[in-house]
Amino acid sequence: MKTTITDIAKDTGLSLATISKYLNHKPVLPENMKKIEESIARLHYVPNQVAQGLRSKKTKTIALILPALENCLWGKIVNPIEISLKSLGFMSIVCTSKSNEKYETTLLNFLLHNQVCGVIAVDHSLDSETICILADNEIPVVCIDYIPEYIGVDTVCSDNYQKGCEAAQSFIRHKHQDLSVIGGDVNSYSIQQRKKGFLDTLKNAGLIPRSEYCVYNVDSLESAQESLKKILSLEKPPTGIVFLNYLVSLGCLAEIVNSQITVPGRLSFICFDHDTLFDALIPNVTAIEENYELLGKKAVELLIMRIREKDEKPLQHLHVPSIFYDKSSVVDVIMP
Amino acid sequence: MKTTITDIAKDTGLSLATISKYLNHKPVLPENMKKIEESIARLHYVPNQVAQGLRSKKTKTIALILPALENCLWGKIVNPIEISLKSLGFMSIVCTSKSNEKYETTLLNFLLHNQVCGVIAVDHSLDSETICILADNEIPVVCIDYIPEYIGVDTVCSDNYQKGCEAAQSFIRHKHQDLSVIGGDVNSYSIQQRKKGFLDTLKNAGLIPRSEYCVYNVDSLESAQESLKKILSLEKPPTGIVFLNYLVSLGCLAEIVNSQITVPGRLSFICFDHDTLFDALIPNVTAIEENYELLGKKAVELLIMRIREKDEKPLQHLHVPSIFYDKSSVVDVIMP
DNA sequence: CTGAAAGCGCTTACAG
DNA sequence: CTGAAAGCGCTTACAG
Repeated sequence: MKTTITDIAKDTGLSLATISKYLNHKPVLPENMKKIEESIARLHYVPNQVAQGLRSKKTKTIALILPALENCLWGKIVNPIEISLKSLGFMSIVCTSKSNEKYETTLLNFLLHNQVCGVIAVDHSLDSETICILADNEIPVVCIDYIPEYIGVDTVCSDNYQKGCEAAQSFIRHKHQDLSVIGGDVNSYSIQQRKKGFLDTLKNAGLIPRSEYCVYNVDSLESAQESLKKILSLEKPPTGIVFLNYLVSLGCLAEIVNSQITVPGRLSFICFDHDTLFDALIPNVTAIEENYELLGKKAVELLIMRIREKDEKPLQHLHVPSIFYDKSSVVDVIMP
Repeated sequence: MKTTITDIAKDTGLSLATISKYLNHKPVLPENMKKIEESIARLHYVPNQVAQGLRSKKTKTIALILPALENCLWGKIVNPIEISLKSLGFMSIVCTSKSNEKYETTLLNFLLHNQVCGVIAVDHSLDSETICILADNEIPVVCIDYIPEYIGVDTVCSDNYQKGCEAAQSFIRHKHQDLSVIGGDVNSYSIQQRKKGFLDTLKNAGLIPRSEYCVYNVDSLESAQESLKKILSLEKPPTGIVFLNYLVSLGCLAEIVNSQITVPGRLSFICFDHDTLFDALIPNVTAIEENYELLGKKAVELLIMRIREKDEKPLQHLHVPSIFYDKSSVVDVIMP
């Protein structure tokens, strides 16, 4: 049989309440503390989190919700979040919300009912409606890299707008005038921001890209390749391209390698998101990578703060700088 | 306030026990059934799984353990498993075991204490010791694609040995004589089996590969590229290569594209594992892909069977055929 | 088939 | 600081 708090009470001669207090870091006489610790060690007692959860109506596990686990970069954020949570005595579980049809409802039911004391939702993984219901049930939610329509939650986002601007500036600095944009789902907040920063900056420099240079809602490697191929086969192709997200960056890098475009020279480009795979394909790609460690750490801090302090501290909307790897895939344009 | 079983009892005039019976699919008079259903719908009652778990000592959630979520292909198995479980009324959570140092202990404590009624462990995600402890606590475990030293668990594996043989046969059929193997961690059960099948078949054909053609324990894209480069720069390079796992396949494909080796002709190859990315890099790669749908489905069936029937049905060790995409990266060798 | 009562392992006021 | 008692929401024998 598993040892319970009752066993520890009997073993030490103390009451259940005292053991419980010890477990919850409330004041206990030093001598009793010692007794309890010895007993716990001897009997290998581990608190039953289910019972704790039932009674106290809160558990020590938080759910990390990702949209899906295939073809997405978000796996990279799991580890940093787990590490942060662990250091604070919390456990994490990973759930996916968008990989199955209608799964979000099942997920919601699971999240309610005290299975979980907080939620970190990444990149549109939860609808605004779901977040509302969680909030109504006093389960704090922190969103990473998106701002749900229901804005009553803390958020942590990368400085995507800013990095969009920097990408544009980089091209401008290298004298590019004909610039192109390829990106995924424009409903994605991060893609929106990157795009806006890029285009705003170009506009200010009087360099609005032609419409045939801009492709959005690219949702597969294959269509990324197609889009790039099409743009490069225009009569007057652009000299620089920004890829707004992971899947597009990857597909286009593959296309660049395949079509044996010599970089640098014929085409300059900047990738949003990054993976070791990029380096395997093309050395020294200029890329902008989100700071997963910091995103995760900040999200966890916010969440735990909400869980511990129920007081109404004003909502936080943090920005975390991404990392601009200014390598060598952007070079001076060769003037005709 | 959330509605509880007590609310339903009051609302219907029935006892707690009767409601509970209804919820657990035990016989209830049709008229009462109707009353209960109406009441549940009206009051939006959803059973509290924490309380159910505490009392019955079993929950309806199972844990899917992956070694990690970065640089691994196992994200692909999450979705099929979630779908299967959902159809049986179970919920799944994904946990990673190897991404953090010493995380496995924390994970074990979480899995015990009735948070979870069963575990699916993929590809060495749990040590034999951990599996033992779970078994001692009557939490059934099913392993996918590995056989732990503690063999008291059901397993579902791809037919890796068989596919290793088929890969070799494919080269032999195309008259290759100088064959090479590049693979990852040889402690991995699937890599071991693939390797063994491949080498056994070559041996039977009198085609034992030279030792300088065989590289194992390759653990990064970069070292995969290095290994391939080295092998191809030998005085007499092999005419065919098998890549034993995802990371190696990917790294080597990148290297092949980069070094502009013209396929087919100069080099034939077969990849174990597959991803749309492969096609983006090189069209029509001959690849062997595990059947994630079937692996997941079988694992879930076994697990639920163990959860429901406590009787000692003999241990099951199932094999699931992988899919051999016999495309065109293996061609007849050009005789000198 | 139904219901009253006990109990899962823990936490929480409430006295002392 | 400590302890007795009640209770979290549900399930489980046990009578009827």
